[in-house]
Amino acid sequence: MVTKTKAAKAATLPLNQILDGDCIEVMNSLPAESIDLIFADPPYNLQLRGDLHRPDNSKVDAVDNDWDQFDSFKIYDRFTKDWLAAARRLLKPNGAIWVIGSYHNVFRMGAELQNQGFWILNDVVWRKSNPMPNFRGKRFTNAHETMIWASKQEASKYTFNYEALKALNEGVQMRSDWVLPICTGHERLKDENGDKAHPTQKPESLLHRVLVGSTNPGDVILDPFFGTGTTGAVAKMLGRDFIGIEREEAYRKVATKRLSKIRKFDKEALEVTQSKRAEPRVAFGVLVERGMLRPGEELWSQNGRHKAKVRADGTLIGDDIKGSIHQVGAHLEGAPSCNGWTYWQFKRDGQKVPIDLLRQQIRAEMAQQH
Amino acid sequence: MVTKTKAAKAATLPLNQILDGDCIEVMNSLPAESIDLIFADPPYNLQLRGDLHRPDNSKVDAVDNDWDQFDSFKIYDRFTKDWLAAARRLLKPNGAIWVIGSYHNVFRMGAELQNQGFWILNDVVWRKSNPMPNFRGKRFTNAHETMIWASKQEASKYTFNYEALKALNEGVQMRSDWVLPICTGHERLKDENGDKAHPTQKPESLLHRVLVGSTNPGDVILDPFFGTGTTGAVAKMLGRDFIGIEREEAYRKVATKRLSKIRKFDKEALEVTQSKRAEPRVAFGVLVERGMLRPGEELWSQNGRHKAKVRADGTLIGDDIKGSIHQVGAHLEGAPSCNGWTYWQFKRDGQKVPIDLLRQQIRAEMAQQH
DNA sequence: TTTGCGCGTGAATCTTTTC
DNA sequence: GGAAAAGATTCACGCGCAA
Repeated sequence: MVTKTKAAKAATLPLNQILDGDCIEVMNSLPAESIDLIFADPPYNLQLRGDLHRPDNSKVDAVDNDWDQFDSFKIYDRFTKDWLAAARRLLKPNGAIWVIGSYHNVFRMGAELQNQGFWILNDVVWRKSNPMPNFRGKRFTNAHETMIWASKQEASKYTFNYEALKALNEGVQMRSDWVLPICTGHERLKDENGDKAHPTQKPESLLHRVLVGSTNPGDVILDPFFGTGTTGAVAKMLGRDFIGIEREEAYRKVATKRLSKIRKFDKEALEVTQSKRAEPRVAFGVLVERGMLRPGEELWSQNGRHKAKVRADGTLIGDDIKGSIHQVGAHLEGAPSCNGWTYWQFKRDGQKVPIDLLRQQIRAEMAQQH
Repeated sequence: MVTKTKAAKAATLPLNQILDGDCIEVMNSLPAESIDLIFADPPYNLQLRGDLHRPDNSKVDAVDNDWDQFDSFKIYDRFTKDWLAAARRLLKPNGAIWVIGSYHNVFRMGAELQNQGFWILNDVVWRKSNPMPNFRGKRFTNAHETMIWASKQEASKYTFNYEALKALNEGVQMRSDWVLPICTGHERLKDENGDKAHPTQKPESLLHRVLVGSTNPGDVILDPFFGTGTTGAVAKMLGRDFIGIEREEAYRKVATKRLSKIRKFDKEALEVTQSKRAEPRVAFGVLVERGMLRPGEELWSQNGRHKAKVRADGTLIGDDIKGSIHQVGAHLEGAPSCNGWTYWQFKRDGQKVPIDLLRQQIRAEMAQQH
């Protein structure tokens, strides 16, 4: 394979720059088959109705930017089709793309990727360790976003740094679900007023894993929805070249300043990646879901004086009380608190056994995975 | 709302049966708006090939030389469109659907759900605690599947047992990512040869969470791709009615045997933690009528910063405002809304107590009368 | 200097009933 | 059917400040 020198590459490509303009037009102005990897975080087309307030009455600062508004699925689909086609033309034959989205748009992107002949390699779930809760209690906490990783075509010999990712993951093969915190604190860029500079800034840890896994040093990475430049920042740290496209002046300005401060091989993002692990917490309800205890089954207190029945939602019902294993135990003992795991016992083969034994079984299973 | 009796329901619907045949034809033979929830795990191995028609209605031959990737998408989309339309017709106005799939098919299903007017409520990731590793080291371990939960239409008042799921999850609201093991061991059904009876048998724990969360006892649940009947088994345990459709004789046989052994849990165990919304309404004025609070008595805000006087008609009067407990609270806090029941406190024996306590007393009395 | 508490906030398709 | 009122509802963190 012929590898262009850095100088030859720079002659034809505007490397390590942020290009101003509409992403489709700008992409169409770049040479075909020149890009190794594309990372794209397009508008999600959220369809928000009224305002939303937290239970403490504070107002949620929603994504209500003009750039996220589309009048119909048809118009959004047209947009998706056009930018994906432009992106595909730019990819080298062995190139690949990552797109990220939520249920509002990701199904439409995924279907269009397939329609255009991209070859899906994985869908990868970013499980947020600290998502915004569902304030009204009407749905599940929206705790993840979905990324799709696809090569340009089925025959592409795409880059996958299996061993590097395995090393990042404490020696175990990297899975399709990644637990990472959202972008907050010092990493979150602010504007002159101290407000967030961009409503949807992605964490560097996410891009770190994407770029370590699917590019090599010297590769050219294109981000057609550059925003405040997380892709460029991580690419620079990791010794990759980037091209950003962004049509909003304010975002370009923030990104330019950010990039000027980045040094290659900055280790900070990496440390975040590894230190944030989801602690395995075992809910009593899991024992019921998994059939280790059955709804209707009786539990006895350690002292043998009380009993209670298991319900389908993982609560207990006693003579005059319903609630969690801890609440019911405390109530029956007239105590301010109670550790239900050690208090309650179930019967197996005529023997009474603490339910904590079942929790230990689940924890052992979970531990096997690391 | 008119609720059909069990007998009336059974007269029109083939409850708790496995129907033989093509799922679309069978669904079209059932009465419209008769189903509360649909759970669908459609096939996505493109072996549908031999049983499907092209959009122009020509039959696809099993050894079709013209067959390519794009033909297969078209045919799969046609199939998806048809079964989803049939499913939507069957749903009651407040009904909902769950579909499950992997990146091979879930994007196409999600887009078609949106196209048909279903309203996506969440995408939920089933994170497998024990997935099959990726042996070739060329991709990420495929460690999850995606479910989409959608109501029939945007206006549907879908069922969501928020408190029950919260209880199941140790008192923290349930997230969109569920960690559950795959179906193995005794739960995994075997055929006469000791081989697995079905290639993609879903774990009962998954259906347990789906059905506890989005149905009530007595609801009718349809599974158009019944397989070995996990949906039916869990529905039966949980005191729900099911209808299964399965065209493979071998699967129907295994499922029938499986279902015959299932026992419903105790009625008591099936009652789950209820939300406050399910409680009967009590007007604040009732507390005054009953003499639990006296006209002229003072109430204090939870934060101690404000006070107001009770009036004989069950309204409050503050320094510069009169109105309901909610209106006065909201005004004093400068908030868009306020739950007066938890905001206001009254004095008894020198202690400040939330007025919600009085409401609970009344509700308890009301419950006793039934 | 350390610990703890209060406050702010994050890609959100986030209510139900009565008049 | 539309407007208004009633009433239900949050988790994980980072930061600043007080003790």
